[in-house]
Amino acid sequence: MRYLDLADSLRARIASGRAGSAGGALPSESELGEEFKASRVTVRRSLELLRAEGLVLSRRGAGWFISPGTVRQSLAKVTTVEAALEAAGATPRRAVYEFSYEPASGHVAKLLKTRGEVLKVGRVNLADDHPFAVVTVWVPADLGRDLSRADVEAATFYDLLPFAGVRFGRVTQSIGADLANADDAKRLGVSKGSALLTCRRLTFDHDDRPVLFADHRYRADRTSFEIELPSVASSAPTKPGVRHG
Amino acid sequence: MRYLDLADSLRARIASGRAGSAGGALPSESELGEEFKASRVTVRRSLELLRAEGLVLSRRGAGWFISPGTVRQSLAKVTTVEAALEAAGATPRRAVYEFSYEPASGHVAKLLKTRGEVLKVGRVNLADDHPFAVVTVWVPADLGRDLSRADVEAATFYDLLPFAGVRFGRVTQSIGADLANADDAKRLGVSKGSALLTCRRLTFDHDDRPVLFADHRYRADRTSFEIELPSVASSAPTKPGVRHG
DNA sequence: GCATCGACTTGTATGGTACTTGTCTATTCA
DNA sequence: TGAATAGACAAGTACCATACAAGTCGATGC
Repeated sequence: MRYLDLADSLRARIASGRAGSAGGALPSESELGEEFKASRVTVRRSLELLRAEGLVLSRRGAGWFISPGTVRQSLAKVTTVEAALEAAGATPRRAVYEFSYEPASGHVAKLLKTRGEVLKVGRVNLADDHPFAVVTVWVPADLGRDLSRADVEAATFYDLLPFAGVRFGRVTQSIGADLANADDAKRLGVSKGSALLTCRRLTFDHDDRPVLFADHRYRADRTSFEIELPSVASSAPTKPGVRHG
Repeated sequence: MRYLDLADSLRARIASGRAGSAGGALPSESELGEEFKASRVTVRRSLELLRAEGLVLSRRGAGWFISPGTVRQSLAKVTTVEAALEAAGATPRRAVYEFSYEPASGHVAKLLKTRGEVLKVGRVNLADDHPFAVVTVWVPADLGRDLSRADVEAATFYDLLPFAGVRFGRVTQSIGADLANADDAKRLGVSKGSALLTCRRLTFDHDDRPVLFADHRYRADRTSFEIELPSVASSAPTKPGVRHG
């Protein structure tokens, strides 16, 4: 699909700031068409895609402009899997198989920095009734006090916790791979020993206190993480990105 | 049964993310027929099998697409492995086991947008003499013309290609998981069927032309991607969801 | 300052071409 | 008999080329 490729190029160009002239104006549709060797209709189609994403806007007779305020947020935007699913047009569903309060132990206690009780929720995420992830979530008990089993089945913790007064801050994720154990296999409808993509996510609140720890185990045949970088930093000082050993 | 084998091939291809171009589009039935030397009817039969499994869907007149049920979550920045290793203080080494020029085929041809020759390099990446990744890299032949086997063993393509006049632009990555096959196992020193973390990276130059495609397969027990995100986008103000069903 | 003009822009619509899926039928091969 | 092949047609999509209305913006002349 030509217009999708074109939208990618434009998105990258906008994100890296080399969009066009001052004032955030993009080249005209005709100019873009010449440059990318595409017709104006196709250029328009991709621009309208970007407009739907809130990245650009147009003024009739004037031109296209990169949307003010949200300049390069699109790349840094975090989407939950649920959101990604809805954006893709699928119907997400959650099936809770565990809902219990228990004392924090081991690495959960360490990550959430508490020795008190935590609410532990185990559930299977489905897209159009096909299971694609087993998710286990831990939250400090005082934050989960008002949550029912039906609540966590109907909504995500990102939707629920704000009602408990939580304002979300930074997030750290760790992505890895693992093999499906017997439980995973049964819940995901795959055979034991098949490949899983794992994601451990620790979410902090606005005051940088850990409030949510989630362990995701995705079917590798149905899941991938997409990353777009505006440009390669040529041997720039990098944050530690890969654990080794 | 020809169509069952074909379905297997397609399933593997979809799972490993090298399905097709933007938007998750697969090659057309005719193209697949040519590639696998099967008639269109046979190709269709296997595709319909995959559709029954919920893996793909078709739009009449448009083509076949991998189902949105296969989640793709977009993430923010991650760093390259080589850079992260050096930052961690390990001594990186590369052992080249394949170095050949060959005509671009299949998904490589599509991604690099060329039907001409490509330089294909297969190598094992080691940290302190312990193998941790099998990496396969493809570059258009004209860019790799001046590279020797010793070159690619001594340096990364990100260091080498600028000498060929390449200025790097955006990068797209796709992270997934897979099982180690016999070759992987031997090269990484793990047993066949153990978990691998995979990363497929397509690098563009400054003019947004694809110049480098790399396929990384990491030992899952030694590698994970660490990602830090500034903050979570608070739950979107429930847009009117366009549901196409 | 003010109106006007012209070259530009987006918004919208049309016809045409090449390609795709969906669905047939007839045929070959084991 | 069943599975694969070969070919043909309808219906639908993506894209291109073109055209025209409507809006913007700056230069020009008064």
